[in-house]
Amino acid sequence: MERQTTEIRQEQIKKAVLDIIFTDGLDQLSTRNLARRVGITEGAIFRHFKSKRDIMLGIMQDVKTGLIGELRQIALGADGSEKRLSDFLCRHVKYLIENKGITILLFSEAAHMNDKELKENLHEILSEQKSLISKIIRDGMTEGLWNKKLAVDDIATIYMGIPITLNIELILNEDRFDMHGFCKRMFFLMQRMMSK
Amino acid sequence: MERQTTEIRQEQIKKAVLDIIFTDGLDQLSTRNLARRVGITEGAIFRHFKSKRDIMLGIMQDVKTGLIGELRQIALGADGSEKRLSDFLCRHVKYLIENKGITILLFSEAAHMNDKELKENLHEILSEQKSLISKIIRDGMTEGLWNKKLAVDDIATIYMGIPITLNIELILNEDRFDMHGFCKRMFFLMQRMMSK
DNA sequence: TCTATATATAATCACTCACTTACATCTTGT
DNA sequence: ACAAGATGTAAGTGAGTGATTATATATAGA
Repeated sequence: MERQTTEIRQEQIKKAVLDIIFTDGLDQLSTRNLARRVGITEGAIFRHFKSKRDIMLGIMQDVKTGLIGELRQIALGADGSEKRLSDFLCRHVKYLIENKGITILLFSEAAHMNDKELKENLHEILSEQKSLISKIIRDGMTEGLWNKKLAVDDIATIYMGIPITLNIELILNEDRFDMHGFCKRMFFLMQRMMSK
Repeated sequence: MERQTTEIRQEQIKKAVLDIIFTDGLDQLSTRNLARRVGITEGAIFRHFKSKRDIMLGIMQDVKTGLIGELRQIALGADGSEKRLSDFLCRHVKYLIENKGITILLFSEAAHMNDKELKENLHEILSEQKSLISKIIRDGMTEGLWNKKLAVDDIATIYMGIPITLNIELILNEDRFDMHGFCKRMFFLMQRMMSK
């Protein structure tokens, strides 16, 4: 195997984690299979990450700087709240489709939940999402777009179900799932829900 | 240990599975821990179930005859669709709170997904839920309660996110989560979403 | 060119897993 | 009372796990 820098290998390994999870399932995610997928041996994995756990933490970090970073930019941006909500949702959906293994990875950690740090990371990711979407909703209410009397937190809760349900549909229905215009359709319903 | 019938042990074992998942996490769900929780030895587990997989199938069967059976009764009942939707949602939420490990168990199987039968069971459970809720929505539209022009499937998708989000909040926020009147509040928003 | 360092390999570690076996003991029907 | 079947235990099995090691080799700087 040709030699690569640690940076490149780390990226390859993290990508392989998501690949394996989505195509073969979570229980195929051993360091052995991971090494085979990347095309190196098992020992080499531990040259680039000090443990399997560290790989997971690295991926979560990517979500924080990648997805959450972009969502934050949208949520805190200068556009009107209607456009921000739409952009937010569509960006969110796009990310999940492009990184199909992510949701499974995150929730499997929640499910196993013996690891404080991993659990906290997940909690941080989700509550950040929820607080960003709450901000957009509140802004929209202030702008007079949406009904001020509604419980922002409840609406945010409903929002949170959308990307999760999308991922479940992706896993279970494979290709049958109609994702064309999915975010627009969901946006439309969210808007009705909040209308005056 | 006092001797018990296979029927009683099977119930104890299935209950212990959900207990362990919710309190200790999925990776503590070994046959060793299962036996310890029930108060018998590991070998005894295999006297009452022929495999660990069979225990999971048994639990899924319970969901089908228990939860799904009740939801079906509500959905196909004689009440108006408004009441049926409310009852459906509240019954759904109540079941998840009383069987906190269920969702994790189901989705962990989806995530591992190497087992055709388990995966199909999950698919059946979820699509049955979705088709029942779709029926209620369609009925409500026919009754003139809700807007006929909306996409029933999209609304059902949003609905499906609610119980899942509830479970995630339960796991991550432990007791902080305000589940008082949760189903009523969600019902209220669903209704707004579908209003004319 | 030579040497120090980074990267890759293969064998192996201690451990846990689901499951099995051999055998003991309780319960029940006659 | 006693045989038969149901339920229990203790001690294993092989396979797979994450992680470590000694060793080999490629690369880059002097």
